[in-house]
Amino acid sequence: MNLRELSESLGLSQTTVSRALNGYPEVREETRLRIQAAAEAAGYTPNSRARRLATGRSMAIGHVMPLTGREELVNPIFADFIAGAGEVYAREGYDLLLSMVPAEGAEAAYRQMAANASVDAVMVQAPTLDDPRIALLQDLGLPFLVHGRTANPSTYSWFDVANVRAFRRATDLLLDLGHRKIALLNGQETLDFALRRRRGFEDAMAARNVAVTPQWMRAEVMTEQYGYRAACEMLDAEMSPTAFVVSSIIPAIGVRRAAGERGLRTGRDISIICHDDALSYMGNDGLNAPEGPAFTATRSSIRAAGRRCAEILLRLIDDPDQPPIQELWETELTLGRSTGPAPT
Amino acid sequence: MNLRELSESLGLSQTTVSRALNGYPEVREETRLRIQAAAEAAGYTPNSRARRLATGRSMAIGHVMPLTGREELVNPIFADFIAGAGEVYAREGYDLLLSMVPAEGAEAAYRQMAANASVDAVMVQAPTLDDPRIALLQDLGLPFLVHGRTANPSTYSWFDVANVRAFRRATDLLLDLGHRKIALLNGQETLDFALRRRRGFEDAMAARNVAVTPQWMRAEVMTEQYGYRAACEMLDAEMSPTAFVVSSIIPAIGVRRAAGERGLRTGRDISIICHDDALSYMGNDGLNAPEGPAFTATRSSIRAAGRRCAEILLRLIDDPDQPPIQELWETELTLGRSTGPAPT
DNA sequence: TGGCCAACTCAAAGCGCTTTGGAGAATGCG
DNA sequence: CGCATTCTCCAAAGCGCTTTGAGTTGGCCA
Repeated sequence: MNLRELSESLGLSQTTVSRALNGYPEVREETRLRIQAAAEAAGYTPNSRARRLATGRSMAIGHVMPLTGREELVNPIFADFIAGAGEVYAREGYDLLLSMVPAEGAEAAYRQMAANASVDAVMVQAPTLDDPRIALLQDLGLPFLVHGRTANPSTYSWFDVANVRAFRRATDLLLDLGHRKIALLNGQETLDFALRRRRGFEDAMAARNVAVTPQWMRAEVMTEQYGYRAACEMLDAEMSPTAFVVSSIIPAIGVRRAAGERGLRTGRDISIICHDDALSYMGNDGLNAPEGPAFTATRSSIRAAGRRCAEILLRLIDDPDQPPIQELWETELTLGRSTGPAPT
Repeated sequence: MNLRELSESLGLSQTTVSRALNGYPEVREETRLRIQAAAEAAGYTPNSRARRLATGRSMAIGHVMPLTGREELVNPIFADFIAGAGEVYAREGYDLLLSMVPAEGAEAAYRQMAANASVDAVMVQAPTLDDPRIALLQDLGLPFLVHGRTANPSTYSWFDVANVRAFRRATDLLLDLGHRKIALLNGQETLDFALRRRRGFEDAMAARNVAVTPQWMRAEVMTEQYGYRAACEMLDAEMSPTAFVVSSIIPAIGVRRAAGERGLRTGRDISIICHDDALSYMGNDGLNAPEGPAFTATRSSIRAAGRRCAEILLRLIDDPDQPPIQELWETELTLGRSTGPAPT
């Protein structure tokens, strides 16, 4: 059943039927109801392909999911982010077009999305300090929202969490607990968020006149193995840290594994504090858990971020020439069982 | 730049230009080269919306990512699966349309995809024993591939891993190590794969005349917290298991956490064997890890599965009336550090 | 020379919808 | 009553591509 057939069956023009179904005011209410009823009865759904061509809108948002590292790892954090965004898209009638490409291929992916106009806007994730994608998208004239920021974030719309403050507070907590030998297991420091987190860490240490120890600072792709290996090396060295600030719950699990193998109790012999994206399957929220969260963490739900980013992006589509929308969320410091006073 | 402009600039008809660019034989090679050069020079890309309307194909595959449980959890396993599938789609020029809906909404999502023809085929994941989506899709005439199987898998195309054998072997390994008090932390047993895994576990136990202990068998959404809580309860009980068979690496991490808190060394005081989907950020593959994988596991890369599923699905699109394609992969049993002889 | 086939190329008809620019009918106003 | 509005509704022109069916060449053979 298409529009022509439906309108013929009603003895009306396609124009009227189309307008009735799309809520335009030029059609009498009574007629509209009759048309809607007929459409429903006939199981009519407008062909989205035809509609897209006619309107020039894709009703789709492009997400380019970066595959990081040489092994092209798939970060589970993006799954939650996308789930959040997807909720909003679904609600607003948008499709989510997902393109997974290694970091080098991202530019080509965006170019193609712009060239064949398969999406109305794109979401940019995990920007580097001076991310070339931003200039590219501005150039292409494709609306976009950056989840995160770059060094110079004034010219475009972005959404971010307060990474510096989050990591400063996390480090402060450890310092308050008496820790002085603190390691930082950061994410890749080509990414802007990692640099901000490092700054938060360093600021906190400097404010207390605690020197940072270079061999206790790492910056790699945030896998479980990375946390494990880094912790193993540090814990096996002559001088070892008593606390770890970790960029994600995943490497934090690796740190706990390393500690456990050495007979060190997390939260007593060793403290771990991590950033927690509130990944749903990790359930570090402490909900339904009388014992509380496993990890003390700076928490910010990546899924909620996805929802918010989607909302902002859709606003950007409606009026692409408005001034940039920029939003910063604070994180929440949640106490879990992975931190305790520095061992004496 | 559109086709009309391009063809006018060349002094050729749209037909010829279109055919030249799409590789039809009716155009002289010399002409084709001239056209291609001009298209490239002009930066011409066919408008995908127009093309989709004209061809009646969407060049897109729908994935409906189920949000499980009351909390609508996002399973990170799907991220890897989708990444694998996405690789293939990108290579073949297909888009990946992702729709995230709670389990109850899946049917509506598929219906809509079929109704407005926004995709050429869909991927069905995590089927239940008698999944209604299959009849629905057959009814709608939308090509689909099931990742997993149902109770009666003869009428449709599917791809699955040998879950029964995997879990039988896993359990056998523990039995060989002398364990008799073995717990099963399964996934939700509404899902077909979980039932198969349970069967594998029970078969192995029965073959050795070891009785299963009902209170050591759980079936829930595979979160870290689930593994933790279940293990806590079992380990704190009067009689406690010495080994755990776990449906995924994520709850296995929870089991390890529970054990660690109790001062039990994983791989010595307690054994854990889990199914490992080779999630990239978990890195349980033991690659680049001289100490080997953390967990002994039945391994099958979910990403490779995604790739294979995509390949099969695309074949199905090309010829929807062919007999069902069905493929079963074996898992690989990898020894890690989480298993050891039963404590005496 | 005429006829036929291959090799090219083209005009035009869709694909199914939205949207512009009216047209006719009903209503309001002086 | 006549004219201007306001409601309703319509015909037709796109959107930019693919594809059908129909030429138009030029070469080759009888």
